[in-house]
Amino acid sequence: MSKALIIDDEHQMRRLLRMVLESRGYEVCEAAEGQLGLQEAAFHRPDVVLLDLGLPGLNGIEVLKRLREWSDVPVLILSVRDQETIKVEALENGADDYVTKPFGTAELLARLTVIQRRRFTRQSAEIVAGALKLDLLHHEASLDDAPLKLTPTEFALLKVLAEHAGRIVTQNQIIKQVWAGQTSDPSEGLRVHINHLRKKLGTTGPRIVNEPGIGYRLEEA
Amino acid sequence: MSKALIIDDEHQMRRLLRMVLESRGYEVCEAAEGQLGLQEAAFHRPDVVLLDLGLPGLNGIEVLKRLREWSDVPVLILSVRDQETIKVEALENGADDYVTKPFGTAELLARLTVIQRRRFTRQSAEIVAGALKLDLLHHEASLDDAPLKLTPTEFALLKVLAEHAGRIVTQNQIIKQVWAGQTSDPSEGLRVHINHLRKKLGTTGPRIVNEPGIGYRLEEA
DNA sequence: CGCAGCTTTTACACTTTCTTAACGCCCTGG
DNA sequence: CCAGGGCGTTAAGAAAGTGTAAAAGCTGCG
Repeated sequence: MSKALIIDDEHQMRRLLRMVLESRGYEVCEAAEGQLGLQEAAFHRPDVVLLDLGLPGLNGIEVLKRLREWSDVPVLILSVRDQETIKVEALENGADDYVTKPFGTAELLARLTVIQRRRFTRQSAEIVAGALKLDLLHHEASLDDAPLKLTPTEFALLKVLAEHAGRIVTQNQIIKQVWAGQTSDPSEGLRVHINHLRKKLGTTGPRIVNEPGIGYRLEEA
Repeated sequence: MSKALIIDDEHQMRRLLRMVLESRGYEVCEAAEGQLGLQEAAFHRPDVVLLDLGLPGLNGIEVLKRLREWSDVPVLILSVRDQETIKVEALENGADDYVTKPFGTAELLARLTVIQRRRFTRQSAEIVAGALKLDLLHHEASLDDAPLKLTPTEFALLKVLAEHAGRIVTQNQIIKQVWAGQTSDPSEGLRVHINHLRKKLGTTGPRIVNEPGIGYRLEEA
């Protein structure tokens, strides 16, 4: 049985979500405020978190950031309409998906299933992008079945790129995920690591393409 | 069935508008003066408001401002020609579009349809306007599912236009949103970026139409 | 302590993007 | 007709972003 944690300040909304989730066999716990939500998450270790962005006190984004410092539990964002900027910020900070209030229960459940499945397959500990393979469990990489020696930073960087292979990954996203929870400002150094990676990937394998002013994209060879 | 509220002091005009709207299945209520209009809006909760700028008593702009304090109902401005300044002021105070008297019923109805259409961006953080798609998370744009290479400024500019697709965006609004937090004054350069965008959008896709003295409008193809 | 591997900093050439300026067009009003 | 404002278009210099190499810090280990 899966456990779900609801973090929302509206009592009505919590009640609705609890009903929907319990009818699907979830074990549900709630928190009406951000700080409490983090405590609940630490204590109950939920399998999925439903987080409202419009929280009083600790901001929703802030809750998400702190949660991501020690947990990679799937997070589904609940937000009101027309907050594109905040939504993007949430997704960039590690949220898995979001639904816009008001939403249908069918849609909510569908998205829950998707993000839980995605998280599960992501834990299958292997990312494949063309000839490139990343073994997350053993921190090993290979190209055309030939082992590829990568430093920890390079591995994390390539992982981010490979997860979104074929799509642009913003410099912000890269920095947030590779240098998560660090104070230093490696914005300059990112270029260097990209350079190292490109050398190790050689000319035959996938290419790391730059999108000026935006970020990078891993193109499968 | 949608409800429409007409705020205009001319009896003739109200009668004409009522006829047009009712023939399209709208439920119509009227007000001949600003203060009354606000009361009607609060009471009937219309789905769209048609507001004349040349009101006696409470100024049209003033009515709009007070309405926007508690409602985000779409507002269509009715104005006479050659009042560019006032039109801009109205748009920047939250009006959704305007028609110039005298107007054709076809044009009026078309504008109404556009401003009433709500956007449901549930999928991921993306804006869709006809064949045009903007993925805010990945900073990727596509036209008819073909990728569209845009520079950062072009992307931001197109984003503003696409968010209000079909409606007018004033030059001030564009500059404020695209060059937010910058000191330079790119008022001259805006034309250049519009030009670049038009070239990249080609002849088949959406068109960027200029409203002389006011701003720009993205017309879905 | 000194070494080795990794990360970050620094520097500079190079590329892409942005801004500025200039010019011609169209439209409107005198 | 001309004058003037707003707009589209183009080109060139300014600014910002990127690739690359090398050196300087950092950390753990023998």
